[in-house]
Amino acid sequence: MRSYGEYCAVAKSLDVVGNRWTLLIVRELLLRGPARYTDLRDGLPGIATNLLAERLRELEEEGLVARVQAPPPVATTLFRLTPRGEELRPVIERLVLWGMPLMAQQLPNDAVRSHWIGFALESMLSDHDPDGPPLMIELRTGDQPVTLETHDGAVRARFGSADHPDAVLAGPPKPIAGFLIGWIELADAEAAGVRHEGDPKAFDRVRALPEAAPPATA
Amino acid sequence: MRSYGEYCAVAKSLDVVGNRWTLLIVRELLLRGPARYTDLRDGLPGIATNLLAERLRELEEEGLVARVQAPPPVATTLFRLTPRGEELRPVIERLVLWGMPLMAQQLPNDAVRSHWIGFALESMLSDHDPDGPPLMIELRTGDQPVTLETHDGAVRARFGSADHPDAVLAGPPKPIAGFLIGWIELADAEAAGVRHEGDPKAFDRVRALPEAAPPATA
DNA sequence: CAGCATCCGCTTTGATACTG
DNA sequence: CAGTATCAAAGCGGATGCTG
Repeated sequence: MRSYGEYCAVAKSLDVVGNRWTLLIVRELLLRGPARYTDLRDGLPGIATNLLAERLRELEEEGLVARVQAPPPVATTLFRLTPRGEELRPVIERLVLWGMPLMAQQLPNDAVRSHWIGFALESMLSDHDPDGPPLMIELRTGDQPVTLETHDGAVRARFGSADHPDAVLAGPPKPIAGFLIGWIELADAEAAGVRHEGDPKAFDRVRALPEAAPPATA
Repeated sequence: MRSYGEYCAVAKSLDVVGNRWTLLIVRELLLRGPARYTDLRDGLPGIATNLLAERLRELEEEGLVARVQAPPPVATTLFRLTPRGEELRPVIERLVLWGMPLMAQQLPNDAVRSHWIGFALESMLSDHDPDGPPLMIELRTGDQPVTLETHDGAVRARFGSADHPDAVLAGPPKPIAGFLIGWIELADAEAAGVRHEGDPKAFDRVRALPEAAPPATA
């Protein structure tokens, strides 16, 4: 991309990460940790494969991404964020907070990946009982299960299901997210096709307090 | 811009503000408050005028910017951020923090505007003596003077000079910013062409503590 | 199969000129 | 002052082909 040519911290940031797809690649690497090219492509539906390669090369030149060789059993190349790349996490978190109201409209062609939802919930939720026992909530939506876990008062998401989850939510992504964010109640989520298992009180421990819901669009 | 088509808060944010120039327009409106088309163009050197018009239209449609008629004496149209647009401030602040190390390299063709520097310093500095008397530091660099003022423990920047500033820094932008950020000492800044007036202790009240400086490039 | 590179048509951008 | 109009150049999306 062309430089903005401004002696300004915002402009210089965007010179590096303002390219199309670039911040979404960083998002994937923040979520997944070191990842293979193919996994990145799966997490970025719609990207042209040559663009992904080009962006990764740019990010490597800028010192945000490093290429590492995975140990023998797999023996493939992995892409991972450098510390400088990791420092973009607060930027992306703020973008998540700002963009959350936009999740009220799920367009017909929107791709769904469960780890995107889990990641957004990390930024939105917190553990109201930080000293309580560990809590695990499994979400089943999109492509594969994702599990929310409490950790030091915060909520972390990880790929995969839980062995003995305290509770499970399964169904379409919008009402699942909407319920945990506090836009709608459990009964509304059920009416929208969400099923749940386990103790509903588990949800209250991490759930955001119900507040002004964004317009119930689409 | 074409939508990413992902049901993800980051992607949906970027669908709205990920366009080229869009976040820089928001930056200008955050800095200036309600602004005229011409002032925006001056704060965005290099933007094509048709693009500025198009972006403003898009931002208006998205509900981030509103067009208002200025009162009779001037009677021109002003562009201002809506509350939803204002909510992008934390995003931009994080981008400032992340991008600040990049200010170590000032490219030969980089345009300079003093309010960009003032804005960046807002995010970087704080008042170490919040209960002390109001403090004003005038910066003379780039196109026009900008004044830093303490306010509730924070540092605010505003256009224009101060009537009776506690101190003044004049000269090239990089050493001025570098000194206040704590990358270099006052003596180094002077060696780089910075002149100062008033009590140097005024700087210590807001100056960031010297720490690891980024590579002294360009 | 993972990790690209090449080609091509379409869209977006940049630069400049012009207008109410 | 506040834009619109025009057009060349750059960037992107989609398809396909190549290589270890």
